Amino acid sequence: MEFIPRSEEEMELRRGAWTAEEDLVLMNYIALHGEGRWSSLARRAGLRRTGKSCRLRWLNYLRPDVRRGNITPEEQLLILELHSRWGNRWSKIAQYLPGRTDNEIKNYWRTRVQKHAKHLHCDVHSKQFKDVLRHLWIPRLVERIQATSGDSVVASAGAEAPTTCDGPMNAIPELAQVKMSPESSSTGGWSSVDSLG
DNA sequence: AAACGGGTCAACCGCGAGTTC
DNA sequence: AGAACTCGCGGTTGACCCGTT
Repeated sequence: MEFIPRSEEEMELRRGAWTAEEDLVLMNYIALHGEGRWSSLARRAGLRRTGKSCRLRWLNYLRPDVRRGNITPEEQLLILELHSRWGNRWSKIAQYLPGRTDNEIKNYWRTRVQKHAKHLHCDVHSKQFKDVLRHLWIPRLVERIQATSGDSVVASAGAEAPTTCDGPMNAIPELAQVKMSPESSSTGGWSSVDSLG
């Protein structure tokens, strides 16, 4: 079932929010032909969208394994740790959070983390803010994780490859050091940290 | 009930890297 | 070799939602 655009109108590209019908067309096409080669996929599927738009819609929304909303404390901890290591390498960070997209992680960082940096009147890249993360935010997250799952988190400090689905904390062996460092006991004083979840 | 403001998130844009011809 | 095309990434925007006044 191939769609060859004939008129100017048919070739005009759509933009903005995707409709349920468009989603269905894209999902059906990918189910039959697989993903990739997005520009020709868009044409052949009969979608008046750019290949870019189709790729984004599939990766961030329609993919069967995509998870949205409710970023867990474990995932937050992992994001903070990985971001401190790699900076704004969202797609790389996303590789360690199965089902999460780079877009969602980026949004989380901008709406939650940057917001708190702003409230503290410092830059997210400043030493001051990094200290706050290490000494306040991360210990709070660790406490929350331990409170909800006993000590299993700390005990899980084994090495696992990225994309493991047993929980994101398994992905980075060194994370155990962050979680278990003596200095990580809470010093309190930054009450807004509690609202980050 | 309406207006307003802030937060969230889906989607677009620009650019650089990689690939194909 | 290099032009044209495609893909993927990170930054940004804008629409929508929800709480507050």
